[in-house]
Amino acid sequence: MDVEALRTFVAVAETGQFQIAADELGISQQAVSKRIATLERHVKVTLLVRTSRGSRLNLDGQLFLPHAKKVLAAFEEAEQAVRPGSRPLRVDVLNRRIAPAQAVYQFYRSHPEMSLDAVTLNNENAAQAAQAVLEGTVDASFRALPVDQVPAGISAERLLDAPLELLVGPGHPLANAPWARPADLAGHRIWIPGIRPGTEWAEFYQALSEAFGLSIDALGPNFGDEALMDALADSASLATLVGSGDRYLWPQTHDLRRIPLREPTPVYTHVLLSRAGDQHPVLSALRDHLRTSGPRTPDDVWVPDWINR
Amino acid sequence: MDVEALRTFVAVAETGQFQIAADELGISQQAVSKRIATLERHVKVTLLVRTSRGSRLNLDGQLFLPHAKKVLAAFEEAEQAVRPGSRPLRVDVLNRRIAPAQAVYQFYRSHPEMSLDAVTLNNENAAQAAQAVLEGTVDASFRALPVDQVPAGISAERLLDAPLELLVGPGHPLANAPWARPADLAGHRIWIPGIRPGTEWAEFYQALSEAFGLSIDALGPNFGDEALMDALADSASLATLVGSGDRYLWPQTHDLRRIPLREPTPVYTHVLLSRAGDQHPVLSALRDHLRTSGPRTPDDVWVPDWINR
DNA sequence: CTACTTCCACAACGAACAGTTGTGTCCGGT
DNA sequence: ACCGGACACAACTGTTCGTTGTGGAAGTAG
Repeated sequence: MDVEALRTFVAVAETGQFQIAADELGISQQAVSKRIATLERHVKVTLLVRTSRGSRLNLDGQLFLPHAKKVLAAFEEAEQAVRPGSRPLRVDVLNRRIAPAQAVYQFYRSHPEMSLDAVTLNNENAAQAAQAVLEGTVDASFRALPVDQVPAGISAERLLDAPLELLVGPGHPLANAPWARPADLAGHRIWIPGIRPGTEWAEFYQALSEAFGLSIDALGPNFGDEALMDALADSASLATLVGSGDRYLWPQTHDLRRIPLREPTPVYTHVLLSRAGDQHPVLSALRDHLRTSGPRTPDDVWVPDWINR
Repeated sequence: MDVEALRTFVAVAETGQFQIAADELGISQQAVSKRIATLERHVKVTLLVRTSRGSRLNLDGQLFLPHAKKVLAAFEEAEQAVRPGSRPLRVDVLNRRIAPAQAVYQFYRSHPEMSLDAVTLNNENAAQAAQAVLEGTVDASFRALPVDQVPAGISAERLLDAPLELLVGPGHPLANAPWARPADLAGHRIWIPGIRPGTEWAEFYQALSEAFGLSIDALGPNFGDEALMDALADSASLATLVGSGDRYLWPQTHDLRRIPLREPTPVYTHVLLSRAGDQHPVLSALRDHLRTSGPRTPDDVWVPDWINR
């Protein structure tokens, strides 16, 4: 039993003629006749009185009409409920402080009519995030992932590059440098707490340290951002790396300095994972936004080789 | 878009597996897969997460499920609304005093669970009544009509024979006769007011008067049953004809007598007209009732030749 | 009264669809 | 590594739904 049959019945009931209903529906008068006949056969009751001047509802047709309309309305609502864009886009931004969250927030500020939810899923790695995307827990997730290693059913695009900056306290030797080379950091202690092994972050810093001979303490307990800031402010040798788009509170609470890195600029690349075929309009708008108004990446960049730049 | 697709989706959502849903619906797993795929293509959104241990709803599926159920419920109600038997059977009994109304009333008393409405449509003739049946104004109508002159789309069955009786006042020559022959009535005045030309009643009395040489005043103004009863009670020559099943109030108000007619017994035959294919269960029950428990008709009867007995 | 128009139904035919069976792929458990 | 379960894909087939062409019934105009 097709809803088209009900739609046809309602059209005939309202127009009083098969031909006019057929024109409205864009089919032939004979097709309308067939549909009505099939519907009547299905409910085992005639619904219309055919005259030579058109058709009108008989008793059963009058009883049936409001129900038919109700079914159509319910059907309409059902379609509406899952129409791409009817619910907010759910984006996994990993962490509300870092570049992806900031980028999404900026997107939202410039497109306030776009409804979206920024969530933090705390997935261990890109594969888990991809799983979450496939399962529909979120519509999209920012991850560092080689675009050629995307699982089936996932579409991915590198949309956000975060150049790294050195974050140091006022007593650090590079505290007043306008910029620094990654190679300048050899010998310095760089502490990045809370990076768990098996994540892309760990792999990224592993590759970075190998590429420039850095000593990165990527592991160790994470006592929170505050503890890190305190340690940086008090130390003349400790430093950490942050994305240029990351947002922390240190300017207000600690006298910390961001030292841009150049020649080359290490860049953490975010790929936006989404379900292939996801039609959510906010998703495409977000992609467009990131593609055009994303932060400009310097020419001379370093990325891990597994990113397949 | 088929409601079967929604039914399939709900089945999968509730069972968690295509195969079990397929068994419930009596189709193959592959057919379920196709239906779901078509549904998802139609709403342009995936609804299920497929795993190797079954399928479960994703976010959109969870949003869609209650709407799908609502559509199915509305659809169910729509079918219910016109299911044969869901509304009372409407029977045109012509006039609440005469035999058809009495027969229907008797049927209703012995089957109180059968819901029916007895209505009086006041159609001029059998053709108009057939029209009303075809248009669904009523489900059935009692009429005197040759069964071979039934319009297309109408099914007809002779289900109620009303033997005629003479109704006279106490001063009438036949007032104390146990019965009378139609031929005995020749010369007597018989008055049947309110019969309009063009009706089957008029044709019937016309044929009756010709067959037995009666003088029937079938025409004339109808001042109501009371006026007729008064006239009969006061007159030694006036008589009228009534069906044996007709119900009047004269026993209480006038001293009138019913004189059965025999050799032969004039019989007014009622054919029950109904729409061919009308599935109303009360209609078939009524037919059965009339076929079996209808009043027994004497052997020696007279009917107009156009009844094609 | 006849001819014409209007409206719906029937018939024949082709395309599309939904079902079937058989097979493949992916994934998790042993 | 293998096996079994669960879903998807492919090929085929019968049904269905649409089309065009035509017919019949009933009203309408000349």
